[in-house]
Order: sequence, then C-alpha cells, then structure tokens
Amino acid sequence: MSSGRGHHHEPAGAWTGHAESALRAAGHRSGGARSSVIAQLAASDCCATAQEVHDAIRASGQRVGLASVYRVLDQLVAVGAVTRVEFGDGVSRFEPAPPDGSHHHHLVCERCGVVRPFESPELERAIHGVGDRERFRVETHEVVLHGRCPDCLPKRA
Amino acid sequence: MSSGRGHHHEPAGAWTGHAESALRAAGHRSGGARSSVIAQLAASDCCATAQEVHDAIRASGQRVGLASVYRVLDQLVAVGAVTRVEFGDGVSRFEPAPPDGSHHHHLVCERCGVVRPFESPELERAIHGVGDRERFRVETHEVVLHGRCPDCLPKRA
DNA sequence: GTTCCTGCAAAATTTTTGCATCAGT
DNA sequence: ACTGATGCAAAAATTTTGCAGGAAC
Repeated sequence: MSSGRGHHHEPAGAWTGHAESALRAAGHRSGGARSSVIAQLAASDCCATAQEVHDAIRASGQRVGLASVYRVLDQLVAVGAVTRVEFGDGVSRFEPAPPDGSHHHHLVCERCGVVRPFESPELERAIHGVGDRERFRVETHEVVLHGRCPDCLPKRA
Repeated sequence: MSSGRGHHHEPAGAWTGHAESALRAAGHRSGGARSSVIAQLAASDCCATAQEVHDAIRASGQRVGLASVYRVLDQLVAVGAVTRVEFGDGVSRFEPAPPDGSHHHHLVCERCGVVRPFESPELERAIHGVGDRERFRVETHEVVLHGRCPDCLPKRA
C-alpha cells in the first residue's frame, strides 16, 4: 500500500480532482475527512465498504470518524462521483466512478470471496437496449455475477 | 388477496411445490411459518422484503415471528428456490426462483420507487459470455437498472 | 463572522441468535 | 421420543442522526 501505481490506466489521479470539483460544485466545503475518504477511494483498485475505508484511513494515522466516512460517501454518491454496489451480504460497497463514464461490474467468488471487476461492451449494449424497449430512462445500473473464481474451481485431471 | 390469479403464466402453483420439495430434500421439516412464507412469496408478483412478507402474513391473520420469516427465507435461498436481490437501499428483497431456471431482472424508479421486472435473452447471453471469457463459473447473477419509469419521465410538449 | 464540516456518542434499522416450547417425522 | 421448527425477546451489525467545537469560505 502506497501511492496508486496504475494497474491498467490509472484514472485515480484524475478522479481525485473530479470528485473534489463535483463536491465543490454541489456547494460542499472541503475538509479533512473528505480529503481522506477521497484519497483512500482513489488508492483502492476496486470497491470497498465504509468500514474498510475507515480502517484504511485510521491505519494511515489519521483520526476520522466512521460517521464522517458515511457522510462523505453519501455526498460522493449523490454527485455521481462514486458508485454504490451491493453484493447481497447486506453491506454497501463504494468505488470511484471515472469521469469519462466508463465503468465495470463485478464477479464475486462465493467460496473465497474474491471480487474481480470486468468490463463488457456487449453487456452494456444489452442494458441500453432494455432501457429503450421498456421505455425506462436508465441512469445507473449494476451487474453482479456470483460463482466460482478459477482458483476455487474444481480443477479436473 | 386470494389465490394466485396469474398475471402472465403463473408459475406460482408449480413453484410452491418445488420450494417444498427442495426444502424437504435438504432435510428440513414442514411447519406453519414455512408454509406461510412460501404461500406469501408465491402470491407476490415480484420481490418483497422480509418485513413485507411478514406484514402480509400477519395481515392474513396468522401469527408468525419475523425471525422465522428470515429463517425460512435463508433456507429457501440456500436451496436455490428463492433469489435474494438488493437495490442499494440496504434492505434485502426475496422472490421465487422458478424451477425451470427462467428469471428476470429489475428496473427501479429512483423517483417513485416502483419496481418492474424485465427479461432479456440478449442480456443473459452477454453475461454468459463474460463468464466464459473471465474463466469464472457464474452460478447466479443480478442486474439492477436504476432510473426513471415512464410515469416519472418529464413528458415534453 | 457565519455556515458547514467533523468526531464522538447515541439512536434507528435490519438481521441474527438464544432459549423455552411446540410440532413433524 | 427425538429432533428440528417456531415465537418472542435480546443481541449484533450496519447506517443514520444529534450535538458541541472547529475549520472553511
């Protein structure tokens, strides 16, 4: 854990600025808790729970209240800079929403719990088609695939 | 409220038996709470929260504990007779999983809260493709589309 | 200087668990 | 009869709210 050495195309740096701008545009003030949450989200590769964000911030030596983490996350979701995801375990997870509109979905291994992001233009097209057909203006969407990751797959012969 | 007059192709009756069988096969005993929960789920067109299921059962005059509703729902999810869905509001919803493997997903209106189910073979194909490509054995999946339903869409001119 | 953000503690929700009792097999 | 199911109450876990003090604008 350190700075964000990008795995693919590191939108982290850009996202941080985007998030700050979006909050300021919505009339919110800057503050310590806010900076910490944004920095932590930018550093994480994928989604994290409020508790995980909080723990990571505390681990870095900063004193931030869990309630403030929730408040900042709510603001970020409200301005569209963060996406809320739920995997069915009753806990909300949060991840940066890149300003370019690109996004991914998640594969969750039911055995080891690993979460892996994936992208699929085909899937996005299908979803867009559903919105048109149902005359529903789709603003956001989440796809969660549950199953077995390669490591937890019973490898045969 | 009465028996299940099917809206489309009423899998309700068939599902009730399927659910009972699946639970028995898993070694569970029959009981009052269980029958009530299954009957209530079969009667509902789409997903319902544990609290809603409980309220509906009480409204029908039966005395069932909320904890029992949760317990039965957990058993049903475990044997695959019920699907758990989360829309991002921190509450789990449950709905019958037809024995024929068919299933739908959900459109949720962010304004009026209405939930509408939809089906899309194209979407299912795309998801299947993702599993293959990612070498992930997808066992279940959920798709939730958030946006505006026709009634809440700003109708122009 | 005013307003909003922040941390802590308390409250509110949703879900789970303990336990005595009752029902199913 | 034995074992699991059930209802109620209490507990646990997650998220929200109240409030006093401090920072941002």
